[in-house]
Amino acid sequence: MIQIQYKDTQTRARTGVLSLPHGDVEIPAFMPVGTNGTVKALKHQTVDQMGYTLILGNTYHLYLRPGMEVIKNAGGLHKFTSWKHNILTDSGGFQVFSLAPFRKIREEGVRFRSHIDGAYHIFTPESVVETQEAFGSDVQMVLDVCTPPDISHKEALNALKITTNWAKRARKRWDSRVEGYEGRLFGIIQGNFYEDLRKRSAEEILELDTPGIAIGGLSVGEPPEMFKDYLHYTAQFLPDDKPRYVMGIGTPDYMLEAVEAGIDMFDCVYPTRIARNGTCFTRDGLIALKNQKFLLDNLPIDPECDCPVCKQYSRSYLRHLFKAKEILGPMLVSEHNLHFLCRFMEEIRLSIRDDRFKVYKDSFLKRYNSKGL
RNA sequence: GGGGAGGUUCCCGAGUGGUCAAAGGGGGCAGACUGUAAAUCUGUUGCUUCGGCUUCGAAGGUUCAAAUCCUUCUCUCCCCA
Repeated sequence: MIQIQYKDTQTRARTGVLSLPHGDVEIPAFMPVGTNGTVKALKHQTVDQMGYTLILGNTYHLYLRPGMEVIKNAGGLHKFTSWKHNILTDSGGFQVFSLAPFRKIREEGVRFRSHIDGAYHIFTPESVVETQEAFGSDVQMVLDVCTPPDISHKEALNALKITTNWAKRARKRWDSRVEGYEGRLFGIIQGNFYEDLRKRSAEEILELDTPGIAIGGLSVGEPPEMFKDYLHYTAQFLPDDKPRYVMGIGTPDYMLEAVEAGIDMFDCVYPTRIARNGTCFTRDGLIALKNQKFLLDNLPIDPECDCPVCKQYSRSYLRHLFKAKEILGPMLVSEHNLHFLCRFMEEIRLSIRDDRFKVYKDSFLKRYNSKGL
């Protein structure tokens, strides 16, 4: 399933190919998030042409709307959305966290209220595997309990125990998947911000021998240093022969840190969300197009970017689109941001191939954080 | 020509004697956003040497005190002729 071609000698960084039912994915890879069966503001064709071959979908959202009947009727999520490459579906575990006021976690599963109509629903580890199987997900995630920082050891332990138990049940249910369904199941390590719990969770999840492993519960509001510490601490337990995925990170600095820790995949709403709010990635850090200083700026978003947006449009015009609340603004900046990350990943893979990842990382960050603009 | 309504801070608009530099929108400016309840949310928005100063169409007046009351002027809108 995963082929590691090169390893950096100074760090744990590695590059290679992840083979999935809908094609190969070069790793390390960033995965754009397409919660509702669409990477917001972008045509599938655009995402495809940029070079993305693996995007996310969301069990929670798609289950509630349009609902399973619609997706099954279409012949699965790929056919329904017409996305021809791979789809990784999140389990709804993150919504258990982000929609906390609306849910109740029990041993059996999680009972929650729809954010759409307030109706009650129950997700169990088994039902979530079944749902993702019905989607035809190329990678499916186990239902987990993601927790915020600043909870007690006892609470974190409790969440961890449920997560492990749910992972076991998910694994068991996945083992009895229908013949012909090739989607991979990824376990998720939790343990909050306690080293003993992170270690324990890693051991318990690895024990289940799922085809891939994710680190969850990071980038949930903790300070950057804490993120870094627990990322590296947890990553050390991950085996070489499986794809490693850190959930929910999407800034260049966090991604570089993850690659250094030997992570192969990450996803995040951040690049597309900030794009819709008018903020762009550039070599010199983020720029907020709505700022007055871009009023008369005829440069492209990033003068060094070779994306179609940067070839054609000025900051001044893009600023105007955002000020006028024109839909084209979010569309163009979303395209740029994802293009930027795609090239960024290519450079990272190349640097690992050439065994100069550390140098690449340092020079990228030096400039990115320099506030050169 | 007759009758009526009204002119409020960048805009719309609340406010009918003190608690009003003046609600609420919009716009402007800035910030946030990390497994998407997010094309969203938050802050700020007269000047200031922080003591105050200048604002509510204009000018005058009443009052301890006026965006609010009175007089005149001016402008806008509506109805009738």
